Amino acid sequence: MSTADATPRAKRSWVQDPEGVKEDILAAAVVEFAARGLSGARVDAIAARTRTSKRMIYYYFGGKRALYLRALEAAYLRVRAGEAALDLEELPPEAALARLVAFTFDHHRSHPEFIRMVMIENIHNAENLARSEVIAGLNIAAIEKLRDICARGAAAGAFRDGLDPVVLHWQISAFSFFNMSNRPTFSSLFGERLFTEPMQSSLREAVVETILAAVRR
Amino acid sequence: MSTADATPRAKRSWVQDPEGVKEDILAAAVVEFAARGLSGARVDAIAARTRTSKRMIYYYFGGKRALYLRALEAAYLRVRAGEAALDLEELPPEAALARLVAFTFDHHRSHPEFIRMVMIENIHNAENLARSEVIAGLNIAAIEKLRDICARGAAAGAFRDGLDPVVLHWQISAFSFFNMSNRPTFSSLFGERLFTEPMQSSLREAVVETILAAVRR
Amino acid sequence: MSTADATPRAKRSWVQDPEGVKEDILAAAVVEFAARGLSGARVDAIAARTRTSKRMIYYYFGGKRALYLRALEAAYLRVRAGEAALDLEELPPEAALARLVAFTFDHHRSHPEFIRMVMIENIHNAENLARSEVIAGLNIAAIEKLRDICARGAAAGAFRDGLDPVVLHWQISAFSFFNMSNRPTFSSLFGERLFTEPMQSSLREAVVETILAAVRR
Amino acid sequence: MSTADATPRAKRSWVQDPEGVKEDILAAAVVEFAARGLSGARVDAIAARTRTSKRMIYYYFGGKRALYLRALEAAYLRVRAGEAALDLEELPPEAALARLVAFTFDHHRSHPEFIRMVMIENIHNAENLARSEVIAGLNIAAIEKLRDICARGAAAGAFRDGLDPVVLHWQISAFSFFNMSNRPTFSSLFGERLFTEPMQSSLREAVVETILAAVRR
DNA sequence: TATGAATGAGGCTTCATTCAT
DNA sequence: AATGAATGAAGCCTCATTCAT
Repeated sequence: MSTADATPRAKRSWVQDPEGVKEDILAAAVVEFAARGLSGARVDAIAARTRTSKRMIYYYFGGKRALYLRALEAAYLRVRAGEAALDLEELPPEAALARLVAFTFDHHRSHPEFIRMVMIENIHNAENLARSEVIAGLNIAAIEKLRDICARGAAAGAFRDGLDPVVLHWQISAFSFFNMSNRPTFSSLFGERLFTEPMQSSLREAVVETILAAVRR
Repeated sequence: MSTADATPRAKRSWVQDPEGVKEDILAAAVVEFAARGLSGARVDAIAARTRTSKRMIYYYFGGKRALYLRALEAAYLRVRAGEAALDLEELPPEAALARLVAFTFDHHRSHPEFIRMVMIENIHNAENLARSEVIAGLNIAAIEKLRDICARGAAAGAFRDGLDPVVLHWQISAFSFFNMSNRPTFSSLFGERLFTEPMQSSLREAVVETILAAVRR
Repeated sequence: MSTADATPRAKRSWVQDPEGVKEDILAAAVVEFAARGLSGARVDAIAARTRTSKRMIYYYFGGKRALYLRALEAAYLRVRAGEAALDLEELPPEAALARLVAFTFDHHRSHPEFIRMVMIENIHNAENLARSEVIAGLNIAAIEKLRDICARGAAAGAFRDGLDPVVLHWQISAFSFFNMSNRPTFSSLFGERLFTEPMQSSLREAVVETILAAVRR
Repeated sequence: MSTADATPRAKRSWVQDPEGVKEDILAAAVVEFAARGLSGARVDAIAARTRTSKRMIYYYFGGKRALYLRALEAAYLRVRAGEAALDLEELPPEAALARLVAFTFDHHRSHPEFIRMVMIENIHNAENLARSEVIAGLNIAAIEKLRDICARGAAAGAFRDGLDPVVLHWQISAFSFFNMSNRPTFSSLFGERLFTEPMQSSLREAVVETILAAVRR
């Protein structure tokens, strides 16, 4: 809440704060789009999650589609920002990779709305992602981090030579993403067991082990 | 064509073939739902892919939601039917597992509409899947197949004891599913390179190796 | 009214009469578009002039713009149909031309909604007219009629040689059209006098005389 | 530019010049209204053609409708001002009339936005024109000019007695106005031929001849 | 004198579904 | 078993205008 006004949701209580309004709308949009997809989301529903009116969505974002794109970007930005904090350069390569994998696994778990936005974008064949000028740059950093670890590992004789950081990223993502994206169908078919806390811990360990085994000489 | 009528696509040429009409609608529905999702799919668009009219969708299936459920079931049935042909019992456990993993990887690749239906169902939190009485049974067989391989492998001293076939299924699926489901965003961000034929072959080998490494004693 | 039903405007009283519904909508559309222009017309207002609902406009015509085009075509068709009845071939050329001019002047006067549709279309730079495949053919007949009169007049020695029927049409139309199209501003500036019945009669005579004077040898 | 500010188009470069702002808005309004009509014009579009903001339109003119009225007046004022320069008193009546007709024909051709404003006003039944206190006076002068020519012509025995200057104005206007107002539909139906430069010259001559023939004794 | 931010009302269109035979 | 016609509800978006400084 931007004010300590005694009357919550008071009309015009936060007027003249364009940035605040925009952020408010964007947050609501991420929630609604993540919950219902691009076609399933309702502009009215987004507005209802907002402290402003539907009209402002058009005023600031232009339309549903444009808002979706901004929401997608926001989801990516938020997630990649969280990844930046990892200090891996200090660690020896194997420990660095282990830490990165475990972190990625957990990071996906704690950002379900990002997972859902990516799922939705995949349903739409990444047409919107391709149109975004913001996102492209974000993902290069993720690969560079891996490339550095691989190089250090190879130099130290711990890792195989010629590892492809994109393949490695694909492998780590496959586990981490699938764990979240397919949980509904998986647990519907095979029970919730794999998604209890102990099993998730054990899965994370297994994933770390699997990835490490894949890079060792 | 379901009739031997001399005039192809003649109006009413296949009247009086209820099963044919239903199958025609179902096939169109799978295509449309897979392409656009549950909310994105249009009943009109499904009808347009059909040799009948929109009215028949309601006549035979009752409504959009019910049709979606039937389309989801159809997608599962078609895919699981393809899996049944695999004869793994004759092979030694390690070879059996290798073959199963490679097959699963390829099988996912050749059934993109199944992948998309599952993605869509996950977006909808598997609410429809849970409602289906048809699908549950199908997946137990998949697990049983793995359980048998694990048991034979453990008995032969090749595999570790206490392997969890559901975890194994989770791992195999993660690679095979993610490879298809996230291809649009992944290639939008990192290029199409991983999805060329040679790279896909090499990924499949890596996946087989990874899974085998994970089960070996 | 299409029925003698005791309850006028009864719901569904004329159901299952697609042609009737279409004509009803089209008639309402001509009235509304002629009254308010393309942007000024309201789909709701058209629907209100109808015995059906707004929804049917989209069912049968697709949208506002498409309906406008059909209304424009309808206006042209109705007017040109009225012109066809004139039998000019039997009359000597001068009398034929006199009759055609007088008729045209009056015909414009009795079809104000046609005048307004053409005015509106001119405001829109005839973009919709150009798109119509129906209208083009209608106007050739009007020119041919004039061409025949000119030829007969020239042969008889009554008219000048080399008269251009399109120019003649332009002159006749200028008077007849302007008389209707600019009546509001003209009478606002110079009074209603010219639009009283006697003055209109006298104007018509003057126009006939003017055109005849222009073609005489 | 209305200021000598060194930075052209600099923000706020002409602040404190209310008259300049108003003229800027008015010019933009004429363009937009002439192009799209009263309902079709967008206040936003007018603002976009302006060096100020939409807000100023309301600040200086009150609203869309009031601005339209001012734009209509501006169009009339500009056109009538151009006519005042004609010195006809020195010429003998026939030459004066010939010159007036030819000038009117050309004058209409060179003021398309005036033509369009009048067309639009006619679509709106001259409701706004009637409300204007500015325009009425302008047109009396036009009639007086004709009345003088008629009187001189009659006195000289060249023209018929009792000519009605309003009718004469109506005839001259019909040709000159129709030539511009209906060009889009006319050329869409009959080709652009009549609107080429040579044909327009020849039409102008024909119009002069026609009018002169109509007034001669 | 000037202005960026905000908005209620209403516009056009689409959707899944039912009616009536 | 089959179907053309019809529709209420709701969706997205645009418009001229006012607020608050």
